[in-house]
Amino acid sequence: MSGPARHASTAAAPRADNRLPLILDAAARFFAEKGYGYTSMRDIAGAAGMLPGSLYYHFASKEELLVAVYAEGVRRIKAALAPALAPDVDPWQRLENVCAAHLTGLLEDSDYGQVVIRVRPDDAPEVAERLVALRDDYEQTFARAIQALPLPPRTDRRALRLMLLGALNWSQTWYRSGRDSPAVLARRFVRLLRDPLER
Amino acid sequence: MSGPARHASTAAAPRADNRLPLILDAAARFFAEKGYGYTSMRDIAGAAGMLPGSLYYHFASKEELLVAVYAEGVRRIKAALAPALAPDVDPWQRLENVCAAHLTGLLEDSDYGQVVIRVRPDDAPEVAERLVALRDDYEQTFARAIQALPLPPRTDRRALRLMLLGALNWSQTWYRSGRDSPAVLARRFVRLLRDPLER
DNA sequence: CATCCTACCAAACAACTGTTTGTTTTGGGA
DNA sequence: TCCCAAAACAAACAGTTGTTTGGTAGGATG
Repeated sequence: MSGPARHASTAAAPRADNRLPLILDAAARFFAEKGYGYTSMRDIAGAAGMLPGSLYYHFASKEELLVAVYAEGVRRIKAALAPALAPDVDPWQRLENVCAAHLTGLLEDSDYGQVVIRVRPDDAPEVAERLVALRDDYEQTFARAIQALPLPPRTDRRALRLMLLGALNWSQTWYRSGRDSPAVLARRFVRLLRDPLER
Repeated sequence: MSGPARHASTAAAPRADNRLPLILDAAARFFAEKGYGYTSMRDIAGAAGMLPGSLYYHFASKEELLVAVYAEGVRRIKAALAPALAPDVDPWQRLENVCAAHLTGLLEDSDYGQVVIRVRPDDAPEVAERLVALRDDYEQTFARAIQALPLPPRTDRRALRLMLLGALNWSQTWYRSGRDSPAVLARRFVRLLRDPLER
């Protein structure tokens, strides 16, 4: 899964000057900024300082490269979410932390997280199921975070999750760096849910 | 803006067997289902029963075709929103109506509305500003609908708009026809905002 | 009926796409 | 030092992309 694409059987040691991380970084940057379909293998290869054909030593196809970036993206957002899940003081503070962590990993931390949200699984039909699985994996983490919250008994937690995740993910559309920080936005959104709009 | 691409000066009458609406419908369908970049002019031409080159009699470029679909999409969602803005009984009912209308136009009514939400303006750099303008035009309609709501004095209406629009628009990702209707979803989301999560 | 212009067809263009194939360089273990 | 596999180069492949150009059927109009 993570080693060279073709020499899996011989189990040889990788070299130190391996440029694979460079490839992944470049791919993540382009996928996040231009989208999957609008990024060519030549774009990625050029940014990594190599020829387009050389990418195929590391990945069997463009779609496989996307899977690798996607997986790394999920790994990073999950990692960013972990500390927010620690048994905190206030459950509302915990929800706010979860949202803030999600937003940070989504908007500022790296390109990897943005890829997970921006790129649609259907864009790579051959590996779509794997991408969906990766995304679900993360969303279940998010779901458990909400499940653990002590909310009023009649609360529709599924609707809450969909609403919150939607509002957060859509922020990728209008968010501009330098203005309100992810933490501020998270607090603002949670406040809207917490404080009743009806008196 | 809406007539033939090249013969704008001569101002001639269009013919009855004009297949332009067929083109627009086909383009809207493909743009909504596959996305802008993943749709080829051949796809659209084929679905409209004509050759790819023939599209260029009606539109100067693929991007101009997108603008036309986009504009029609905005027109339709705005039209769907209009009745919901009428001075209704309850302001909360009005907000719910607005959300339901938005969701309906977005998820079920037609492909045109989906294009406005799905296709990113950056995907067509040459006409990106015009697309943004069209989208803003609609979102201001939505904003005014929220502005008119009698809410508690300290309510952050901007955050409310961003949160609600985000949650609604993101539903395009997880919505499956035949399950909960747009109206039900709208009610559920508005309830979450209306009823306090904290007792 | 003759004409004109709308609305299309037919065929090609250059540029770009993901990918393959054969060859070469080069670092690390023996 | 030798040597092999890792990792890259160099160059092409077939297919697709948006678009252009020249020609033409056929409704509408006088």
